[in-house]
Amino acid sequence: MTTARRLPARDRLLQAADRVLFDRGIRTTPVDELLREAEVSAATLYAHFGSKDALVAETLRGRLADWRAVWDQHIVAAGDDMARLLAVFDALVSYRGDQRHPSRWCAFLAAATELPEAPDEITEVLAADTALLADRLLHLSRPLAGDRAQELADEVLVAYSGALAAFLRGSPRSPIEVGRRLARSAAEAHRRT
Amino acid sequence: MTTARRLPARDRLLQAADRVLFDRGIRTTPVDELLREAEVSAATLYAHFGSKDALVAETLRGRLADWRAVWDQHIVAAGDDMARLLAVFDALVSYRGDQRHPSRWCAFLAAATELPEAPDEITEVLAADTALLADRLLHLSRPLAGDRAQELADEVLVAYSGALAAFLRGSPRSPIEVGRRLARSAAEAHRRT
DNA sequence: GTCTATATGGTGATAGAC
DNA sequence: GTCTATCACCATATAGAC
Repeated sequence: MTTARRLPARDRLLQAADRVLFDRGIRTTPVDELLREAEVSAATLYAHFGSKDALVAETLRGRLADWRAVWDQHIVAAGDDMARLLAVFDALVSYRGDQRHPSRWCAFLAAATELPEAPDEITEVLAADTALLADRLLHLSRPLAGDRAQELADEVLVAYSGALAAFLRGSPRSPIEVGRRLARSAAEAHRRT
Repeated sequence: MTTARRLPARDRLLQAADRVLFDRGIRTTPVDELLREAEVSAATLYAHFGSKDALVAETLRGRLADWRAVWDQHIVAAGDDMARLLAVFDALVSYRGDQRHPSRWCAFLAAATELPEAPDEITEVLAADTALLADRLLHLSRPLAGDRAQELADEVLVAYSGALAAFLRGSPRSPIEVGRRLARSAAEAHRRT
């Protein structure tokens, strides 16, 4: 049996932030609560990160890396062009099922809304998430929609973003399935034309 | 020429809140800024509304009423069943074009994200907006999708929410048009089946 | 060198005194 | 309507513990 070793303060802070911030709210979670969760003192947080915003930014960068990896796996596992395009929705199911990254809806969009005047560092992570989505969806749309790949990619991005926003509404009940149906209809409409 | 009459303090506050809160951010806008914009003192705000949250709630109720009215007009003006279903997107274009209600994306969803622990009063306005959307979209889906009206209504709600969330991302460029295309493909897919 | 504890200044929301 | 007080939260500084 492996001895459970206590992580360094920096890692405990990142884990606590990831566990709490996007589930309970970035701004509604006081720094003191993160400190208590991580069992770390205020001085340590500010020594390592410099600000709450910087801790948020670092946590978001970690989430983006994990999200990219999960999506990768689902694209590789998909059997045909349509499945590869729709893999983004299966990846979302997997990602949201991961206990390490709880989230009320979307960490990146939440940061953009809750921290509109935040340092560029934070804006840049949402921009990177959006660029990842836009680039990959365009690439995956090509075999299905040819010249109209950009239109299809835009449609899937909106369906994906809509599924996330629907979690915030609490309606419809299974937003990811609904998003997938929207994306499939859009893809089929392009294929037919 | 009509004499420009100064509105009562309560109305000046509501207008200032509507102009500023959802554009610059609900929490990032300090009460002091609203007071300056409205040319009102703090005591007046707390006498009329009791709290910043209550002012936010009242502003949201006003927005919901206006949104409902705009959507009404676009449904009435539509020529056939498909146009009536898609009227929600034209209404969104109109509503967002109205100078009185500037918004980075969606006032109701923004309130839910920025104020997750807010009094029920605020949660209830988002619930009312969602119920309005769900009920009307279900009704408007019936002639196009029959027994499958619920599925189509869910799809249009996600497409609509996705268009709003896309404003936050800054991508795609014309989210409302993309949302409308998604909704149309979904409706046609149901009609064909 | 990494971390803790404690004291302190700044700002925003709110309430009450004048 | 102004001014002041209170409270919560972000941030920094200092001094000391492992």
